[in-house]
Amino acid sequence: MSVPHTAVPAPAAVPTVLAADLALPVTGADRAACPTTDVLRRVGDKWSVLVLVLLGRAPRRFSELQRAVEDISQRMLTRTLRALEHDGLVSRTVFPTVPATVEYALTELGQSLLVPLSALADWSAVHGPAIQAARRAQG
Amino acid sequence: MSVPHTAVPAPAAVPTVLAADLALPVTGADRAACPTTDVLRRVGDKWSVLVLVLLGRAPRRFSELQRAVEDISQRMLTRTLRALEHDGLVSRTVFPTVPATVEYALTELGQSLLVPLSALADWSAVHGPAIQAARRAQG
DNA sequence: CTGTATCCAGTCGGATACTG
DNA sequence: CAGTATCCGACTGGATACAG
Repeated sequence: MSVPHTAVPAPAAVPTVLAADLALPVTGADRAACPTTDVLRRVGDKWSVLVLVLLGRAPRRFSELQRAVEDISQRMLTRTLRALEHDGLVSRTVFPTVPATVEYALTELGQSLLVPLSALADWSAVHGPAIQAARRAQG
Repeated sequence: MSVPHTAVPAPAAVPTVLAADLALPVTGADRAACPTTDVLRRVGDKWSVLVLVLLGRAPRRFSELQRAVEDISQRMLTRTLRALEHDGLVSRTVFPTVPATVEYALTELGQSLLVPLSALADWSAVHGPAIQAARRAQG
């Protein structure tokens, strides 16, 4: 699916912005229910992506996650997991041992989310330095 | 941007394992400087993506943006634009008319960010209903 | 037209202590 | 082990008024 992009003297009115395809409801009423904004705000918090990535590698127990992340508080790990579970991105399985053990894993939905997140991570790895530079260039 | 845009590579049968490639620094010290988390938190606020998308369609003046978004406060539009400008995603051009006119536009960096954001928007459009369903299934 | 300054409610996230 | 309960500072985002 490669666009030939031969010598079209593009009027440049529309720059080569593939992103123009990005259909986001901009009008007030719809915007509240915009799934993109919704997902971004869920994933834009401090720990969600980190947890998703860890669970993407392998299912883990609560304490394993806490050790892996190192500086997350118990409270925030619980809250983050509950939120992800609530949105169907993470599954929670309790084994009735004593004391209880709980295993968290990505659902298929959660797995699939890692794909576009991975694209964003790639972009960040490439352009992160440019952002840093822009910040230093100002204040 | 003179880059011949080769569109988003058609995701040919993405395996559910691809996400394991996502290399995010999980260990405590690095994580503070993780560019992915950094970008996500920037973009995970209430208005940034909306503004980026609008500017991706065409450069706009302050008042145009405010009319386009409709329910953003003057304060938040200013803050959002300043933040995006600070990170080199948006450019700000002041025309010394009376009264002043200011035009905002995406930088190349901002343009390029719309690509992975578009991927995330696509995912959200497809799987948004599944998230909604998961929420209703619980409370 | 393009902002800035204040105030204010709500949320985020950390610290600490306690429980089945 | 896997949480819950409480408190608290910091930040987010809206409303309103004012200014160059």
